[in-house]
Amino acid sequence: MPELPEVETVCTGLEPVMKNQIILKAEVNRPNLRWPFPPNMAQRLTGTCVVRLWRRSKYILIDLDSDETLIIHLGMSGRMLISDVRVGNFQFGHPKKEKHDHVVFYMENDVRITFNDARRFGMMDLAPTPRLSQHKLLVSLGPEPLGNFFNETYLQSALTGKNSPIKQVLLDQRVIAGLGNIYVCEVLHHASISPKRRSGSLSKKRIGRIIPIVREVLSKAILAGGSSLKDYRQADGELGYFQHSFCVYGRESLPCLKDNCGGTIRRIQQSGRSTFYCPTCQT
DNA sequence: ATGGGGGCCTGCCGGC
DNA sequence: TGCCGGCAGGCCCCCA
Repeated sequence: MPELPEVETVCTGLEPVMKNQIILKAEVNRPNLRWPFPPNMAQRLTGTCVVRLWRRSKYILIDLDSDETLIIHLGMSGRMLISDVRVGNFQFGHPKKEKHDHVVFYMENDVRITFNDARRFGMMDLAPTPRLSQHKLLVSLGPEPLGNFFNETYLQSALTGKNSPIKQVLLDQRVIAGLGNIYVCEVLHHASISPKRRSGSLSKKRIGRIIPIVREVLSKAILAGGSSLKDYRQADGELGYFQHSFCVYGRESLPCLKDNCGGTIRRIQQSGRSTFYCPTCQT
């Protein structure tokens, strides 16, 4: 499910209930997700205090006062569910143990955070905070699309000489960290660039146009997530997914929404994944 | 070095 | 109603 905006929304939702709180207990209900959990994960988490909660690419990062950072990836189906004993709102959030509740954090403030992941493509690991950027999963990540290193100069050099379709390059986490299948489709549609277009064949001008579009598409999605979040007690306690409307993604055979285009959205396969685009206005 | 394809899992949906 | 194939928002790994 989650791409960068969803992960950002999850972090925003978790921060007020986890930050500066001690993890009284970590319940680990199975030995692994996609990979084995780190050795003694439950013990290493228990009794630590959450110092900072942040995001890099699609990874949720939870810095602990033990100088370790808990790295969480939601994979395709991972969700964070919040329930609050103080309000007795187990009727919201996560009333009782459900299928695929793999890890549960019992916080000092009586809030309970449950990591639920049906497909188990998610992952969790612990790494020493000072060496976090050297972690295997983080070390090769490209720049954050909302950060300053993602600029025209950078993208031009990243695309130059590449023969692969632009869709694949934008999905490559070493080039940009955090874009997934949905938002790449959306970005290319806004930029009127065909997903099949060879990266190296794009003009400087068109490459330059991609930068603000990436920022805009992601920021808008984050805003939508943030506003759907509000107070977790009002919501259903579920973090990691929110309803969002898309211009091309999932709109096969429907009319293109661009003014005066009149085209029809098509679905094709690229490297085994669905691409949605408008053959009329994306060239 | 790079690109393509397989694989990891479960759930859901549409068609028969 | 029930079964089956196809599909899913990610990412690593192996192979050519």
